Amino acid sequence: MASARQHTGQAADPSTPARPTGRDVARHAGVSQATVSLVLGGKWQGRVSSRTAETVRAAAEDLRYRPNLAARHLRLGRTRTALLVVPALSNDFFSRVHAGAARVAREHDLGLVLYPSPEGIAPAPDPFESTPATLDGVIASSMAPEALAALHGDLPLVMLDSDPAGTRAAATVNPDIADGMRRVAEHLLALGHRRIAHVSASVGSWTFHHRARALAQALAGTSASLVCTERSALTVAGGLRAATRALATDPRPSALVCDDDLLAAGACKAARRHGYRIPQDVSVTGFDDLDLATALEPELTTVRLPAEEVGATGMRALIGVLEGRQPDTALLPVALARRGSTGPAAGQRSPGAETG
Amino acid sequence: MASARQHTGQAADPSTPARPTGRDVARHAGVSQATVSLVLGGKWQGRVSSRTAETVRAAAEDLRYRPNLAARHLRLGRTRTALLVVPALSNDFFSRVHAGAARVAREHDLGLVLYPSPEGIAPAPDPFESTPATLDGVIASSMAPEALAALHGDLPLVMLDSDPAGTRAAATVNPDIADGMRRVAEHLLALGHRRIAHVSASVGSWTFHHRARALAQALAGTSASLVCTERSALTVAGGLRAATRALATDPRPSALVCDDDLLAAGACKAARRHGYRIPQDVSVTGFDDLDLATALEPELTTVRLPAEEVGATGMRALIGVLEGRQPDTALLPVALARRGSTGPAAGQRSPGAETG
DNA sequence: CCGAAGGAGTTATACGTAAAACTTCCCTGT
DNA sequence: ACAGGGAAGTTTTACGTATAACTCCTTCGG
Repeated sequence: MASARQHTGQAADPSTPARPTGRDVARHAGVSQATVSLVLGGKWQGRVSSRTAETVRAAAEDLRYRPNLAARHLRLGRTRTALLVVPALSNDFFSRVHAGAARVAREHDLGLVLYPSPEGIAPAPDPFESTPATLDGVIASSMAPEALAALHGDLPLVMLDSDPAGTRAAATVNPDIADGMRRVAEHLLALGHRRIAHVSASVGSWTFHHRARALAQALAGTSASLVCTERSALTVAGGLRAATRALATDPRPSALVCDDDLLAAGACKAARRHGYRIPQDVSVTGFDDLDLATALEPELTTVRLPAEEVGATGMRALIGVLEGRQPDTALLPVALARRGSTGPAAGQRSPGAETG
Repeated sequence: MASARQHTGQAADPSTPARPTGRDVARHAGVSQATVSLVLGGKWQGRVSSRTAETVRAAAEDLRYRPNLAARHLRLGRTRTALLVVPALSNDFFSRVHAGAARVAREHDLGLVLYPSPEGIAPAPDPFESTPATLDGVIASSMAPEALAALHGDLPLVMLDSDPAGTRAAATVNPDIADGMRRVAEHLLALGHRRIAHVSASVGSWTFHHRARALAQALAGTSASLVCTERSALTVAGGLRAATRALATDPRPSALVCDDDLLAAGACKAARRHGYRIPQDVSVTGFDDLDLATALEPELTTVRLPAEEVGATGMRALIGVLEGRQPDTALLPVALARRGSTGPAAGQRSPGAETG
């Protein structure tokens, strides 16, 4: 077929130019590999003359040298890399957590690998199997207890938005969920709401148990009552189903407190399908202040969690652990974003509520 | 302060039990390290007796042995790991792309690291600096040309949702955007819309240029006209601003075609602030079919992109490149999701449109 | 004028793994 | 009886880096 002339790539094969190693740089600069390592590692003060150092840097630049990270990791035994495990990517709470953690990691010249648990909130197969690098530490956010148990290994662990007790975590960083629920309750009480329904998520994550408890506590001893709690999947469709059930209770609640903005979006749809206006007939509150909260109409009254700060604080805590310090649990302040989805309870005049 | 009795951890320090190596397993099983490597690497057929193999596996299990990935990577020169670069995490298009790519990666026993470009759509600092492992390949989604240029290096590259021409990518995988826009245009034409405004994103990503061109082409030669194109940031707030401008044109457009569901959500808010009902007074279409599309009310008519399939196909293409095959460009079919945000044009009876 | 002290490097080594090359033993066919 | 060959291992080596340990040279104090 091919002419005898054409003998395709059997010798001298330069298909991959074999990326340069430190030894290549050394040869090119006329020094030893050790010197290259010293210079490029920045530890050459008093070991190498600045003239030589400059030569080495030029050679490295020239050859486009990139250190082989595998070799470095093997040598050092550490990777300066942490893993951030999140239960879902589509939820922008987690992308904000990641942004915060990534910022701090960059500031400290650490690597950060994001590991989205493939099965939603369910346990990940095994982050340590599927992660390419050996890791120095792990940050896990909003993990269900069973997923947490699967996090074997002896790596330093920082938990975010998780149960501060009963884990092997070196530190825990939480937004002040209880305070958030308290603010929601106070807000609704001030608007005159007395019959409140709770739309919750059926996932096993600790944070939702915590939210439910916090709401019950916030309403305890007030003139308002929790008429029902409906659970469903943590989706808009789930919120729609749960809120439909909640609105069927008689007499119907005047406010739906949702554990998450996704659920709240579903609750809004449910209310409208029942023919109720928001907030005139039914008030709806969310939680987390996702992007979704201000995309809806009316915009959701919700609890803004300091997601970036949670991620950043978690990363700082992990760095502390790695450096041998003994960090402790952090509780970060939250805020109530009052928006259009809540208003005075229908047929009631609340004492201090606006009347216009 | 502390009693003399208490001398905290200074000798015999067993704080880190020094995780076991292959040599430890070998000692424990009474074989050589090479045998351990053969057995655990699965290549012991005809090299090691099955009895010995079982012993080795038991020893590994016993010591909870995990291979040191850094050492393996150094030895093999490959990491069996790819990088997926996405411009934003909060957009669930990308989380779906990732899900698809991750599924295929898992099936092929490859690692996949997700690299969210920190500065939104802007160029990443350098994925290769901040990524812990040396990589075998890169998949990049929806990158702006300038960001693409920054992707130096000679790694095999697969581009998703990007310009098939003028890149050094070994393969490109795109949803059929042009067909999507054509379907949107046909849908609106069938509903009787003749004055159409375009709400576009001001980001440099190729996909938005492509969408704009596709819309213009789809409307060319029809009875409808494109009354204006308004650009803004790729956010709900941006869509609100752009759509507000678009609705101010006189006579006003009866339909707003948005390049993204985020923009469409903003457009819906803009329409309502003008006092227009959706879809009775103004129809709105989105693009991408994000989760947001069905969280809104009315639900958005939008183009559903096969995001998981884009990610999966991209990953398969990369695997093909890594295995030396020569893959080519793929164009994946899209669908129009007809929902509540579009309806017959006001004051017009369209030939085939429903009249109820 | 000699030993000590640095300065400026180099040489050598270890990290843990995969696999090529080697060894040993036993069986088998002629 | 003996070459041949496979089974069942072992020994050895290389991957690229960081750094401890070493060498050689110059300078300087006493």
